Amino acid sequence: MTGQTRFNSWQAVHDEVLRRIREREWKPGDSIPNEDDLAREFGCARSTVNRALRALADAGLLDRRRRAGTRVALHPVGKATLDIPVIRREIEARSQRYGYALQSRQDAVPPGPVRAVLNLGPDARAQHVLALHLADGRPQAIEDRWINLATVPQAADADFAKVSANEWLVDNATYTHGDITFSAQSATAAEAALLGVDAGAALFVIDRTTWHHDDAVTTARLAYAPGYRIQTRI
Amino acid sequence: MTGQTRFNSWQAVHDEVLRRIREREWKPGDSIPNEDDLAREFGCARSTVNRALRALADAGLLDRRRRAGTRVALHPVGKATLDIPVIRREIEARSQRYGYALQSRQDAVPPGPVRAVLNLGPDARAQHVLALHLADGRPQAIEDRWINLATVPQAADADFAKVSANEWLVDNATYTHGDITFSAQSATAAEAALLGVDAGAALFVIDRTTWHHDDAVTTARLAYAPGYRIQTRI
DNA sequence: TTGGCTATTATGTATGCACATATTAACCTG
DNA sequence: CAGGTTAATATGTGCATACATAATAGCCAA
Repeated sequence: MTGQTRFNSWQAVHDEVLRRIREREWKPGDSIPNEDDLAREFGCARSTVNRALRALADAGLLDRRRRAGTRVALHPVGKATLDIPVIRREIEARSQRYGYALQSRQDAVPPGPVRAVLNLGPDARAQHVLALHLADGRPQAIEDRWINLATVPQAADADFAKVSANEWLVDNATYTHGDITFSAQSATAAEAALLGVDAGAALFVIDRTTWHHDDAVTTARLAYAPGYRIQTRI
Repeated sequence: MTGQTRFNSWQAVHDEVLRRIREREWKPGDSIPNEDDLAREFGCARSTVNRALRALADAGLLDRRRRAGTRVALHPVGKATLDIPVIRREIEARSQRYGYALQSRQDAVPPGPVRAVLNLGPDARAQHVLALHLADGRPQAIEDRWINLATVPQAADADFAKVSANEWLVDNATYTHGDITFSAQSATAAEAALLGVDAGAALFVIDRTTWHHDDAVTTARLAYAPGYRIQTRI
């Protein structure tokens, strides 16, 4: 009764294991057979099974531990991977005309929270850029950004009137890791005026900070006009 | 000049390639050496290089095509993977007391948009569940859900007063794929009353729909109380 | 020139083997 | 029986090899 169907690709094994999990043949918390046994059952090499199970573990459906074996995740954590595109490309992808308008740009002492995030001393200055991104001429997002000149000194000479700080940094500053927060916030009066909406409107806000090793590179707040949404499949 | 440092693990290769991308030794758009050459340079097997490059491609840093080779992604699409937890676990993870309050539950004809998403006929009925999730007694999120009884008939008998539809579905209905949207929306009067906030407050909203193959399972709207945010690292 | 065939090339994947490593179970030893 | 040592086990990874597959380049013929 064993060898009718052959699962000789890691995709096939992946799909079959996934099926067994979904059909509750293997229930959450259950230990599943080890790789050797599965390889024998599926008629393939252990490395093939390994790759399939690894993919499922990456997706959060399996918990694997050496010696302890593999078991079906107790709480199938839904993981969604979403793309954080450069705003211009996001707008152009919708076949809209991208526009960019620098509002202000100055060397200044950042407010406390920003100073803390950038790990700056109380009197240290940073480059502040406030700009508007437009889609077909309509305000799409406000970019409120602070750039750490200690980490990216060239930013002092960049021409943020032509290219957005967003894009300039992508091309001119590398980062090793970052941190993104998504939230909903009511538009302040200033933001409402810039975006051309009523004060208090619900804005989708993305806060992002990036570091190069231990040095903070930049921290930015992107406040999107009402109607903006991020979508993904799982 | 070749063999001083050895990169004999896929992690080491991964890190070295990543370094070269970040340090702009290999610039966006550049073609990088093929796997065989890299294997020779790094003093390891091609499969080791393959695994490293595959990981970087998954992360969006490399574009790979058969025969065409591997090149550094032109627009390093930032991909963020974020966890979509079950609300109860999310609250408990913050060491808060989880509470759940069913508001209403009925068999009804869903409104047009929901009907469209669930792919139901004009007179078809579905199970509607409205509930409140509480953290330390304070309203945390409103769950407004429609369940397709054609796909999940057992939902008609479930006791949504005790266990949230959210969790009941995790345990009782499987899905093959889904679709998630994040947005910011102003609280309606009804929502504001339920959450105990001012009408018009900015709410973080997650809309999720899941399917089992071609059959829609459920569609839900989770509106979070102000202050809620989703965070992740990149 | 056009259209299609073919060879080439780089990635994609399967396999069998070996060894590494984390973790647990079993076994001592005092 | 406590506590530590050792063996057993499942996953993790590396390697060499082979073949599969996609995409291109080059060629040839109508």
